Order: sequence, then C-alpha cells, then structure tokens
Amino acid sequence: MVQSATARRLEASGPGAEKRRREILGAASRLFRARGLHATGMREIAAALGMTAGNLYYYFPSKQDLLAYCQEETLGQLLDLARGGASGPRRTPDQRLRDLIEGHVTVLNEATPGSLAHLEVNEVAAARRASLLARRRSYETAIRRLIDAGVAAGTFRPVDSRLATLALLGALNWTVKWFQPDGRKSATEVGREFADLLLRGLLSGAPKHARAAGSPAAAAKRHERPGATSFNGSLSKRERGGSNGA
Amino acid sequence: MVQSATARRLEASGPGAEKRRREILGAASRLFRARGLHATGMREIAAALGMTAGNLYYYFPSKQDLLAYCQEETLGQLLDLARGGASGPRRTPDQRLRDLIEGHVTVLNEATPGSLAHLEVNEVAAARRASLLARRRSYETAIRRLIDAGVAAGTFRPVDSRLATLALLGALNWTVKWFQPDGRKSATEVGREFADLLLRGLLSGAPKHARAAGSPAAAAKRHERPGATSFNGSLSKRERGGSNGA
DNA sequence: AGAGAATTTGAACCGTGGTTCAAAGCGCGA
DNA sequence: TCGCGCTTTGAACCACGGTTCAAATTCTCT
Repeated sequence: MVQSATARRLEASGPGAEKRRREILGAASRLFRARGLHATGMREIAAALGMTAGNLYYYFPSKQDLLAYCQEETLGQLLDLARGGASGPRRTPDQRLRDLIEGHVTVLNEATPGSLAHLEVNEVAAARRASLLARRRSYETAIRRLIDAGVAAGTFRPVDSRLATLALLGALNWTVKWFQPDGRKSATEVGREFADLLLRGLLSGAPKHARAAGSPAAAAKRHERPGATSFNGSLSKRERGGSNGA
Repeated sequence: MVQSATARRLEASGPGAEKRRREILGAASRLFRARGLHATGMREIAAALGMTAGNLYYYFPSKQDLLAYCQEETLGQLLDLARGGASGPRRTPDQRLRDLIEGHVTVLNEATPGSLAHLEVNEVAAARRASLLARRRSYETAIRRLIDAGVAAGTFRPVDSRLATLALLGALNWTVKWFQPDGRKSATEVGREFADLLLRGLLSGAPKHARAAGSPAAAAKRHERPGATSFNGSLSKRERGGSNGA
C-alpha cells in the first residue's frame, strides 16, 4: 500500500525517457495495427526497436497501458480536431463537418505516433475504459452537435443526428481496415471524397425516389439454407500465422 | 498421413449432430460478438450450452474452424442477399442498393446463427482466409457494380465507386459495434435510415458548397502536443476482465 | 438384456506470452 | 578514476487457454 510513491520513482526518470516512450508507443501502435492486437507480443514490439521485452516494462507497466495510451493519443488528436474547427471564426456547419471528416481520416491513417482507433476499446480494463469512453462520447457528441446545427440552419436535411453520426463514424473508422499508405489515394484525398460522399450522398438529380415496392428484407429471411455450408468439408487442422494483407 | 479418412469418420455422424453443430455455432457467434474473439474461451462456449470444453472438439476440429464457419455463414447470407436482388425483375440500381443496405444491417444484427461480420478476417489461418477473402471480394464487387450501374444510368452522381463501396460497407459493418437489440430502433429500421442517409446525403437543397477556404487538415498538424497526455499519471497495474458494454 | 457405436467427460498436456527480477552495463559528475 | 543512479539484459516464472485422449456414459438396434 505504500509502494506506489517509492517503487514507481525508480522507473524512467532520465531525460531521454519521454522520447523513448514515444518511440515505444509508435512501434506498438504500428504493430498493433499491422498484425493485430493479440498477434503482437511484447517481445515483438521490443524487437522492432532493437530492445528487449523486459526493458519495455521499465517504461510501461503493462501491455494494457500501451494500448490505452495509443487510444488516448489518437483520441486526443481527434478532439483537438473537433475543438480546432469550433474555435474558427464563422464557418458553416457543413464546412466544419467537411474538415472534420477529412481530418479524421488523416489522423487515423497518417498520423505517426498513435494511429489506433477506437477499435478494441473493450480490450482495455474497466478503470481505463471509463476514461476512454467518456472522451469518445465527447467526440461523438461534437459531431452530433455539428449535424444538429446544420439541420437547424437548414443546410442539412432533417435527420436522426445520432444515426447519422454513427454512420459517419463507421465509414471513417473503417478506413483503418483497408487503407494502404502506398495506395492510389492519400488519406487526405480519401477524406475529401468521403466528405463529399457523405454530405451529398449518391443520388444525383431531383430524387424521384419511389419507396422500394418490393420486399426489402424478404430475401434475408432465408435462414434455412439447406446444406449450403457443409461441415464435413476438408478441414486442415492446425495452421498458423502468415502475413496478413489488408 | 493416412489418418484423415479413417480418424475423421469417428466424429459426429449421428442424426442430431448437424443440429448440434448449429447450436454450437450459434453460441460461439453470440459470445464472440459479445465478449470478443479472444476473450471467449472454448470452455466458455461449451458452458453456454451446458456441455464440456473437450466435447466441442467432437464437433469442430478447432476454434479457428468455429470462427471460420461463423464468417462463412454470415458471408453466405450477404451473398444471397446480393444475388437475390439481382434476380428480381426490373428494379433500378438505387432501389436494389437500398434493399441491400437494409438487408445487410439486418443480417449482421438480427440473424440468429452466425452474426460475425467480416471483422477479424485476419484471425483465420491462411488457407481458410483465402476462401473468405474471395467471397468477400465477390460481395464487394456486387455492390460496386450496383453503384457503377447507377452512375451509368445517371441515377447516381459520378463517384469513385470503389471508395463509395468502402464508405458504405464501413458504415454498415460498424453497426455491429454499437447496435443493441433492445435499442430504440430495430436493425431493419436502422438499415432503412442508413440507406436514405447514404443515398441522399446530408445536404438539403441546392448545394451552395464553396470549397472550404480554411486549412482543412491544418489542425491535425499539431503533433507536438506539449504535455497533453502525461505518462506519469496514476497507473493501476493489473486489472482483468469485467463486463464490456457496447 | 446386451453389444457396439455415438457421445460425453475430466483431467492432463503444452505452447504461448505477459510479467518479474536480480544481476549486469553504462554514463556522468566529483 | 571511483561511485552511483539510470538502463538494459536474459532467464525464469506463471497463468491462461487451446487441445488431446482414454475412460465412462448414454443411445440404439436387435
């Protein structure tokens, strides 16, 4: 009960310590994202920086903390983004939302230090999760308010801002699953197109939208798929790892 | 080298076997989704059905297979959906896309047996992953073609159909992260609103969109956040599990 | 009832991976 | 150069969880 103050002072007090921590965080983040959270071991993270597994524990108390800090980092950047747009002079909600979308994609896919998204939030322990969720909620609220403002101003159609926010965030966060730095488009470009897509939608001219007459989810009702996926197919037991593409 | 044909016949040949497998698959799927793939152990899945861990191996050769089958199942339903819409008489691309969106959300969030999305694809071993990725690609292509068709017909604005598909799928797949069966809206309702949102976008009237004059991602450049997240905060070591909310 | 197959059990095996720790290195001021 | 903290090491610890297996139980058909 008294070890906290004393025992903890022993760890990482030097000048380069903070920088070192950034490096570790960076490597961890990169690996988490590339190979998955559970697939990356502490030894692996350490090896990526030419150091030893046990040495990591001189800078971070646990893997959990590594993950938590990654998320805090990213979340911090996103919140900065949201706040930054808010402080600007008089900009319309749609302009601000555009920038936010573009920035979001950029932060998630190009930012160097901690690029791990909200993904895997439930992997962090309860105590830390609470803080993360609170900040995430804050970010989501910011977006939602922006949409509400747009609706109030008449710029946006009257929509369920909660759902719209969720749809928006889904599209944006999902980018980490497929975006490739050496792909044909930069993160910022993707962000720009996404903004356009989400704000203007797909439809072109005056919507001659007749409510789909057919049965919408009727096809989904075919649950009884006879022998669709036979279980007795060839099953190669055991097989591990390998490189994972996008 | 000769065990395959012989040894495997010993497993699960009875009449109720197939039904049993469905049950297992269902429980696994439910748990995977609720507590996360790695958080759910075989013993847990077994316990959920009142059986024993080792008993599962009488029906499935490995946890990997459990996961793979879950994904195959879901993917199969989605492909059915895509094909179903295609076979219909003369329906416009936007109508078909609407239905597909609605169906997608429904399948992912209400379907009983295997509701695990494309998520976690890289968790399955190489051999099986290949098949899954192929089918997933097939599904994505179907959507993309739908969009292309819509563009060709003039119903949709000229967009990068690849990006549009990705944005769409992101929004849809992300629903599994927040959707709650006992929430205020059913999966189908959510799907319907999403369809509307994605097809029509947020903007209302004639877009008086002046290209955002300000610096778009300028705020994102603030990487040097001074002491924003101090690392020396209180760090509670060790802490495990706990219930995870959405 | 009884034989043989289908199913289930429970305990043990075992690799993996997060974590700890005492014993070195290393750097720098005195 | 000596000493003293900051760092790093490497090996070992240990629990967790997927998996195996031989024995026990249940089911079914005659």
